Amino acid sequence: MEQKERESILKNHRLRVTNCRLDVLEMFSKVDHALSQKDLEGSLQGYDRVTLYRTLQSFIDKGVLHKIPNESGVATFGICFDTCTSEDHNHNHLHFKCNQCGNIECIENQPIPKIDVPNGYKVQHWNMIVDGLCKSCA
Amino acid sequence: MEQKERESILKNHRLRVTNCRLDVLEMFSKVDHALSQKDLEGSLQGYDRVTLYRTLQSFIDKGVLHKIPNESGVATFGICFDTCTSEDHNHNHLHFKCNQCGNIECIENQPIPKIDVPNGYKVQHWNMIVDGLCKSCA
DNA sequence: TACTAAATGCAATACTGTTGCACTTATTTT
DNA sequence: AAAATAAGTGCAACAGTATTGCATTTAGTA
Repeated sequence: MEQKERESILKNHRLRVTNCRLDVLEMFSKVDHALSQKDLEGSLQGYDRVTLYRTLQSFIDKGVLHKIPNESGVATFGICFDTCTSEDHNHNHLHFKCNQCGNIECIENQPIPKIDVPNGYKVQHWNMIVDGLCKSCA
Repeated sequence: MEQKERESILKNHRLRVTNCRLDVLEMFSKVDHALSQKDLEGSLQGYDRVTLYRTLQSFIDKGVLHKIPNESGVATFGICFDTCTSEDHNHNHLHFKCNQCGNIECIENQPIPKIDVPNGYKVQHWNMIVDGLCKSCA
């Protein structure tokens, strides 16, 4: 991802262009899987952990990143679709966790699974968590 | 759920029958939705929080409860299917979170959704997180 | 009833997440 | 281009949840 592209992502989401935000965005685009704050602290030394924390918050608020539900208790983040804004997140997609390498990927452009819920329930959003072996590990 | 039934659940999962475990089991069977440790601490005064913590751990280990993936960072637990053991958890089911009352329910016996993953990926388990309005709130 | 392994309570610690405030920087306005 | 302003950053401190060690008590068993 080009510097220019990262800058316009920030601008499109009404976020000031700062080094920290650019670097965090770069990390996400480089690795193509979900990251925790700790992951970022490891790769992006030089930023205070509170700064990274608030950077992630602002990305969540403005629809640049989304939190991925998990059982571990530590927050993991993935890049949003282009369609996400602060008003309307569109996170109906599939999260794949590889049991070998541990990476979590957001998989887009798959057919939407049919959701069956009992009578009387109203579905607003859904999120599919799948685990198994990723392409590299299978 | 009868006392006898709770006792046999514990025995079937190779867990000693203790007051704390019986009471925790009772809580889960009464409320029919997911609970956090804090919920239990509120309703079951008299047990140390570490005891409740370890009770939940043992239930996870032996397949009585399962953790429900979420974005909040606090662990929430739901009762497992009868088929779960410490060797083989069978958690392929649907978790429904009501955006009104906040309750999380584990919904069983729904048709299995068709999972589409890109070529080369191997699915082992899946977990569906759906939010919206539950039957009571809709 | 006595024995043994497991469960419990208490104290202490680790870790993740969060807030306040002074200072710096990006953007806007003149 | 400089000044004004609103937002971002770093540091220190705090909050909440998760986790471990150890002495004591209790459940299951011989």
